Amino acid sequence: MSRYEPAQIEAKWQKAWDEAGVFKAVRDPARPKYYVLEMFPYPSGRIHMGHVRNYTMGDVVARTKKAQGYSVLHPMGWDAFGMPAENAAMERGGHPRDWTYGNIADMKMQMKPLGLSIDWSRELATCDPEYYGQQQAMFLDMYAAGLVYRKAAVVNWDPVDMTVLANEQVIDGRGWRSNALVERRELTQWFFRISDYSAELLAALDGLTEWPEKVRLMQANWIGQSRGLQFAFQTVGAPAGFDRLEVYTTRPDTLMGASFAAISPDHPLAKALETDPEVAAFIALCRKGGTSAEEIETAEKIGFDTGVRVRHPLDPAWELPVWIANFILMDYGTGAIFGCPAHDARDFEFATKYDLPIRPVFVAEGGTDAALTEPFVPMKSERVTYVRGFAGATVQTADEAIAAAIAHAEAHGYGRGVTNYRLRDWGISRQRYWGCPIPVVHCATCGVVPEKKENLPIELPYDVKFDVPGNPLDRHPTWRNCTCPACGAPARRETDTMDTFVDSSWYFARFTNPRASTPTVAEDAAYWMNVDQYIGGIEHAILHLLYSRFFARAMHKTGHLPAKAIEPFNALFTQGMVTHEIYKTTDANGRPVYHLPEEVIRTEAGARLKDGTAVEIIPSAKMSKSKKNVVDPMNIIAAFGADTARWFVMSDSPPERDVEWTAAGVEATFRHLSRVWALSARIAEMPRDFKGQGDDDLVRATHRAIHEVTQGIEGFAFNKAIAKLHEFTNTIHRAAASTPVMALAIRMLAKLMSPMTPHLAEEIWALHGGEGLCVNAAWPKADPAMLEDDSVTLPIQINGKRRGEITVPKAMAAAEVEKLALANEDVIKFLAGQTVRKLIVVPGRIVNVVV
RNA sequence: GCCCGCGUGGUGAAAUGGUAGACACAGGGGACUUAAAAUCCCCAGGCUGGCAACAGCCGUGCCGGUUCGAGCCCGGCCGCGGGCACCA
Repeated sequence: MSRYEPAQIEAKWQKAWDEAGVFKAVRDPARPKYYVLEMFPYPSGRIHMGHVRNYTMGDVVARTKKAQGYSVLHPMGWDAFGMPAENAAMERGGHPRDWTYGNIADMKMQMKPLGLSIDWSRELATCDPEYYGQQQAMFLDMYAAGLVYRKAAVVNWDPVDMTVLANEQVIDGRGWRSNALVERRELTQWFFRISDYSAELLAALDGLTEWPEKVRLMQANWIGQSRGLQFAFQTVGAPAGFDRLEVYTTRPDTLMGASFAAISPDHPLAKALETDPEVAAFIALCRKGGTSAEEIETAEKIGFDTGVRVRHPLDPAWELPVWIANFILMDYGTGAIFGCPAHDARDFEFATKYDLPIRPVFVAEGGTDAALTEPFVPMKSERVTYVRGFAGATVQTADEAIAAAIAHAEAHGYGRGVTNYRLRDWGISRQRYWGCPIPVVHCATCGVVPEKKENLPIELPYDVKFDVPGNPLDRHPTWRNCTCPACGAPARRETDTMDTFVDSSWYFARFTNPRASTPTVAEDAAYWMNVDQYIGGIEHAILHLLYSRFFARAMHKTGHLPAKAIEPFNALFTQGMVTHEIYKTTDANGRPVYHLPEEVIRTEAGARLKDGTAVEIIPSAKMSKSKKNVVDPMNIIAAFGADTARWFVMSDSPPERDVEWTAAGVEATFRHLSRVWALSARIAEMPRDFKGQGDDDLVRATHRAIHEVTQGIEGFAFNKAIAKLHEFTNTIHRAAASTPVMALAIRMLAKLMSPMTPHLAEEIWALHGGEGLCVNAAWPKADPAMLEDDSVTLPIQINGKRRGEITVPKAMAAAEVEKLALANEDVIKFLAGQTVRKLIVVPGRIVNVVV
């Protein structure tokens, strides 16, 4: 008997699939289509176990759907723009384009041996001018449709390198290279009007029934719809033009507990007061640090009393101070609030720090109006007693009180109910080279002018250098020079490039016809859209998936997608991450340095580098390029074959959960596949006319396996499908049935395994006389009659504890079951004569005796 | 700080509110072998008692609740992870 040698059989069958063109996606109106897509990778140059897990999941779905008769689209591409290419150019020299395309070639070479059922003829990279030129065309259409505009927005500014930093490049408030303290600085930037779609993007979440509930919840919270009151304070002592201060509050019921008003450092009133050097100094202090919400919200809360006062809307004699506070965001509401310290943790902290009054508005139902030592913030659905209410009942919930307060304000004309959203417009400007150029020009006479479509693509120049920080497009000697599309005068090209999230917001649509000379082609988009199953990491739950939902709407509005595709992903599955230890040392300046697993030598005493340096181990963290805790699957494929790697990543852990990569178990997978191989060979050698025993049992087991494995795959429970395949393998192994029954069982085992281990499946399929290629064979259907058992074993509980069991015909009436249960020896023993108070019989499930 | 998850044997895990630990890994015992590897067979949550078959009790991060019955539902904690708009 020959050995299981994956290196031979895998290459053989991959060639056979290629020659038969089995994975080519064909628009076939006669068949239902199925579009399965995994989130495309960033071309880092090396695939890791996370990729293998992600693509194998998609491949299992694609191969199963193909066998079930669908016309399948399963493409692959590269999310190829982004910072790492520029960083590589800065660190090692070379060019981002060469680095990126080199990485793509390397990664493709590593992916091919996995035997994925991908239509490689549709491959694309977002850095191909063929791709980003179409993206520029859509930008122009969106500009014409009023979905694009410019405004000032803050960026992280490194004052030493004189460059904009990504949040990732700001470490503890300092630039990662210069170590300079980062500041927030305003620049004019390009934006997409995603906030116009806030209400629609929120409402449409309800229709995404095949998305994980947690993702829908995260998106809903991100969009952040709130109902509140907007009103204006009359100001006292404010500069000219600021006699009113508009504020927005979600808690108008706490108006009588107001003790101050606060404005953002970016508020127009704050800017107007900046003539005062003290105010200017305070605002400068607020601008220190990065732009990330995490940094802003965890920063110490500081404030400055402007001296301006406002009149309380319900009592003009009551004046409140106006403070500038660093935690008020200009982007949300009106950039101004009133603070009610008694019922808000942040306001409480602020009031305590600056000695502002803290007056309760409501107390616990039946409680007393006493001084607070901590903020009182019950659920809004809880009934409380309003001691300083002004609208609605004395005892009511906050929800009721808020509605009453809005009604009161509208009736008395001092404010109005407003629905607000937290979602901000999407800033797409990046002051970087390696991205899609924004196709507009700046003309001295015409201003900002969109490029003409016939001039697209606006290609990135190749002759750039990364020897100094900043955007090479900005200092390129000639690239910026162009003529104004409107007046023909000399003009300047926009040097900002697009956020890479734009690239990934429509690649799924481009895959429906990746070579077209328009962004999409109507017939292809109509046939292939939507993506039936999208698979990717939970880390994309908010930004990528929300931007894509917006972009699909924008594409529909500009005529690039049909109406049915405005929600582009019918079903979403978020796989868990592959985690791994991180290996860290520290450089001479005390900065962390990370090391690849293969650079680290692990012993029982600890971990060291080859030169003996001790390595700190940080357990179980997300695999990331920057932390270098990635595992190279190529070694596993070389040693054990792709089928082993594929089977291993699908077994054991449920696909939605994180899995900690460990080398242990891969060998066990290989041994299991070898056993299947040997079992297949043994059956092939059985005499054709061998009459065995238990034919009927094995046939039934085969049908049960078909049923259970299919359920496992269709329910995204690949680990359970594999457990059932283990059981079925053991059953065949132990069986001594007649040759044709054994051969059928092993052939069905091969077909059921084929989504996970397609090469081994082909080999077994061919050996046992399967017709054609296994990959083209129809998915088997279980005969329901073969799945029925005529008897069932019921556990008997006494007071919820299992005390015995009975086996009864499946259809037995509950009354009969009761009698049998009470006559059971164990039951009689445990009851010991006690009276039965209640008897619960759940047919086919359980009997519970209550005494 | 805010939003969202997750937590079950030595390990990965399974379990429409109904027999907790299927299926595997690591481990132990045995067969085969001069020996080892490979292969095959068997055992296996913890504690207590028993030579044993077995019996009893405990057990799903912690505390409380709902229920005839809770790993699963509800409330409150603890720990770990993801996201927080310029990482992709």
